[in-house]
Amino acid sequence: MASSQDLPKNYDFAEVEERWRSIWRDEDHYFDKKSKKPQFVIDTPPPYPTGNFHIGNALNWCYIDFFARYKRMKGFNVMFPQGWDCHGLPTEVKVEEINHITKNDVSREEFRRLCRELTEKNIGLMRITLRKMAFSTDWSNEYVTMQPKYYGKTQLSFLRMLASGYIYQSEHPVNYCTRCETAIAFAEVSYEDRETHLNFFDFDGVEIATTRPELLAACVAIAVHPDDERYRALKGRTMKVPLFCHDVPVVLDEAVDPAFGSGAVMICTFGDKQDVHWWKQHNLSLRKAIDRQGRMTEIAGKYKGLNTTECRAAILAEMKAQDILKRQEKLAQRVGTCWRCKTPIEILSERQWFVKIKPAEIADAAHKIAWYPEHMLLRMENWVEQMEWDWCISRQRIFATPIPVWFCKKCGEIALPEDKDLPVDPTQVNPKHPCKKCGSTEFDGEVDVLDTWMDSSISVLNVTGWDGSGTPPFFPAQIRPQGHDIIRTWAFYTILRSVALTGQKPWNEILVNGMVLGEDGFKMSKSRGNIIVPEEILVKYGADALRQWGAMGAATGSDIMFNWNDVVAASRFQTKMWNITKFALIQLEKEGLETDAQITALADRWLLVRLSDTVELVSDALEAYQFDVALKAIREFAWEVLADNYIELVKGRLYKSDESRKGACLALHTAFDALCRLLAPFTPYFAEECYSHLSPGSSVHKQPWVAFTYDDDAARIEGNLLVQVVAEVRKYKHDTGLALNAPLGKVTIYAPHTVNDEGDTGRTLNADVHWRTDAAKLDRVITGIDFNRSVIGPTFRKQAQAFMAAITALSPEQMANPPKTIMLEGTETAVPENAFTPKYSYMEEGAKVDVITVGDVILTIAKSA
RNA sequence: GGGCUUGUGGUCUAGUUGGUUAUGACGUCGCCCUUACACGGCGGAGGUCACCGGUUCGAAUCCGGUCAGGCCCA
Repeated sequence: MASSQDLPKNYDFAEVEERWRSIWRDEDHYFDKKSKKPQFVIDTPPPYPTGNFHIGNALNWCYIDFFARYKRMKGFNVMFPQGWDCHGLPTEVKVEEINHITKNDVSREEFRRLCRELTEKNIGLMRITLRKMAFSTDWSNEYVTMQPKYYGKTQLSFLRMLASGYIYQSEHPVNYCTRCETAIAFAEVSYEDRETHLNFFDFDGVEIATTRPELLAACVAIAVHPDDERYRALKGRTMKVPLFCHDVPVVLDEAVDPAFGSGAVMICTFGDKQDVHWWKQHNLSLRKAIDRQGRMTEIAGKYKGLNTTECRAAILAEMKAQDILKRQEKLAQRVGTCWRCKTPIEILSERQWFVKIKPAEIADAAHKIAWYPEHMLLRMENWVEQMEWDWCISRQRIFATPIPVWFCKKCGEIALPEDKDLPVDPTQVNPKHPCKKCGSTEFDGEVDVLDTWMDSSISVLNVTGWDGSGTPPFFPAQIRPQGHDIIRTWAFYTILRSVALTGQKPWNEILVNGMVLGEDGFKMSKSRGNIIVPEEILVKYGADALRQWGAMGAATGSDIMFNWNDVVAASRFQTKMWNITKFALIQLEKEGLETDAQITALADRWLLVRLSDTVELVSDALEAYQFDVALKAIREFAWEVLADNYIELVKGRLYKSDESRKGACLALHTAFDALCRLLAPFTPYFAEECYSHLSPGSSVHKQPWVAFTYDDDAARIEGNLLVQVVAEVRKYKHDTGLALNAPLGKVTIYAPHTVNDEGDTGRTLNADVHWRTDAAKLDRVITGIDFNRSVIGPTFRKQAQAFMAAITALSPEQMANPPKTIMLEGTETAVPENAFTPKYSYMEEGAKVDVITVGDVILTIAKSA
């Protein structure tokens, strides 16, 4: 044990955290592939390397680290890997911004190099924050999706799913961002309210209302409701499109809302998702009026080359000139936009690669996973149920995993690489064999790349050791921690891919964390100015305080409002605990600890039984991922039980030097040692610092989880009573204007059992305390009744009120000695035991003593003259 | 418009199967610098548990509705 002289007066988190960071070794957190211990593999979310680890990430990682550390102490072989989900548009956009270029200004290779460099730099910055937060990351299992080692696996998974028919290519309408020039999935479309105009114009004699006149060239039909009398005559007709003069059929469809606009709608390829429905259902032709850059095509005639906004204005002007534009109405509209750049999306029909979505298969696997909290499963179910299109996985971008496919220049046949040739960039190298169909050796490499979710949806396969064949050695993982915002993406795609590639669910459990809202209760955003970054908290209060906030902020799974108060409270708890540490060490080093000392004093037994209760509660809470419950119980034990009550009780005994001191020392040591371990998952720096003074040279993080149990019901009951007695006397002193340490005279405690308090009570109260088991010789006067509703309710049901009224009406003598039966609404009814207790006021020989009752314990206080 | 979720003292928050006085933190008021701690201790004030109705002997808790917030989606 270190000398208590070494302990600084104040806990300096900055110094302590930095010191332990330099001492701890990464290897202690490595997953051991040969271990015989039960495995606990975590499918950690790979964050997007923006360079800033935001507070939402911090919360999620706190949760992960709590159970990672807990599981290690419980004897599990834990893998807490760290991945980086590198590919995607944001980095491309950032690179264009920083270098003042567009992706077309440099070669694909050069552009990728710039993206890789920026990403590496950002990863470096984020690693620093992860380390400061003391996350027990397994750096030996770090993965970076942009590195060949990883994206080779992404490509391998592509080939496997292509072979099994999950992946196919097809021309199909897809959501397309014309600014980013790429297809995107539904999961990447966000919606915004905008105001637009509904334009009413004459369409070959019929009034049509449209918000998108620029798509007139892409009109392929007119649709009306089959029951709409106004348009009965149109059935079976062909109509001529104004300005463009091509003929289109009239179709009848129940989905047309007769009340909207004129009740007749033009179907274009494609104005929105509904158009796609109609186009499929009525087998209409395809007219592509908008190209990948968002400009009008050949079929728009003289409008070719205009962007959609210009084209809209031009067509409306032309309509006016021809006098077919009748009127315009304002209309509130929801526009689908690209989630990254907010450009309204177009629906374009393009040759793309798709992954088949089999809802039943995904739902089945989702049901085999334990969801925390449970209701998050519903979100998955809802999303699965309403999937309409397959998942479009091809993107027309650069910084992403290349699609490992070539097309024969001569016959168009597809050529694929062999497993051993992966990873491959088909735009850089040719296939090793000539075309299987025609023997040609000339190929075009696929220029499209994969959706980033194709990378991240195999994170769990990667960490569990997938090599393309069968079930990976450590699959399924034990847990997936993630936010509820990406249930429809990351969780959904991961389940899909795991089922497709292994036939199994990816994890046993999924722990869904809430979002972190700003102090104003709104989602953090730059425009609101309510962003709090982890670094700010780390500098002001340290990692342990931030981690405590993560545990205590809210119940796991619910959204959590950031609150400086909680961080401050966390920091204060550390101060308190630091003082407990100092006190404990000062006491423990005075005389050597006797590990076989007898625990006989009530306070000591009480401390140990309360510790035992706390360990059980904390362990159960951690098993259920209820971090708030767990940490709250630890704090309560340290602060209330140990500091405010136990230490106050035994201080006097500890200052002495006799046999009774030894038991207190042992109890104190046991509790303090356990507290360090209980705190280890939550506040790793702080717990390590405290423990290092108790057991120099050994790390708390290498200790097993507390296994302490102490079975002593009597100690719990009598000890709680003792604490109550002390509290009541303190209150009495307070109420009668005495200082708490003022001498009190003689206090007699009439308790039902003999209590061995080793004089603790007397020293604590500064009074001459006598414990007695005989009955107090007091005159008592009944002043009221306390009813026990949990007895009366079930017994009397509807007569409960009547029963209580009857008891209240009894004479004081009858209340003190209640009759066996009582008349209740004309019926003689038995009086149950424990139905009520009289409230007494005690007198002894006039008014010489004050009397306090605590349960069935009676205290008389005779103040010293 | 739909799904999910929340509404508890000034602020944030706990409350598991309905059961005596509704948890804790911050703030606030009073007393106390007692050899670990004033970043502390002790005590107090402050709540018709959003609103309305129902089930029940009994509802913060269960059911229905209303209002308000949040998240995700159409």
